[in-house]
Amino acid sequence: MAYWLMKSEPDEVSIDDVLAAPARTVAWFGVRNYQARNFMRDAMREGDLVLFYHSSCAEPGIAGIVQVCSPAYPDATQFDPASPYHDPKATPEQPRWIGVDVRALRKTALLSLKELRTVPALAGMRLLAKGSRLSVMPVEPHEWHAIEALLGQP
DNA sequence: GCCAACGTTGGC
DNA sequence: GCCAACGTTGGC
Repeated sequence: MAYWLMKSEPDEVSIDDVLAAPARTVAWFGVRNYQARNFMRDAMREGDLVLFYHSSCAEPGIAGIVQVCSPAYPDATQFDPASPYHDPKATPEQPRWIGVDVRALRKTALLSLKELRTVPALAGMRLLAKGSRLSVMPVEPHEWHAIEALLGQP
């Protein structure tokens, strides 16, 4: 089992939105970066645990924990001309973008980006690297455990 | 295959 | 709204 971090703008989909969704499950769509896509396609598996990160908001940080609950499958928005995520070069026969379903496990007290930067064990975290802007990225087990300790018990 | 121009991300 | 960093595009 692997650990991940996925970014979402809470104005679009917040951890509360995932918790409120049917079966606490939403489709993760709109990833349009090859590196992020390849992580989902090649390395992500059902059951993997994911830090749910709120980005582009007043207080960015980790807001909850979700779990991958489907295999990767084509992201329907790429075929929809009305969608902002439309990709004219993608066809159902040759899809370019994929997503997964995630189920909310719990909401946490917000662990802010500012706090994350102060934790020595997290100094090497990809999220914290200069210029890092991947929306889907792996989390090392030791990083996961350090964060879990900071998040406290459910 | 290089690289300049452009677009996007995301913290501040 | 600004802007640094990075990714993508497309002419050559």
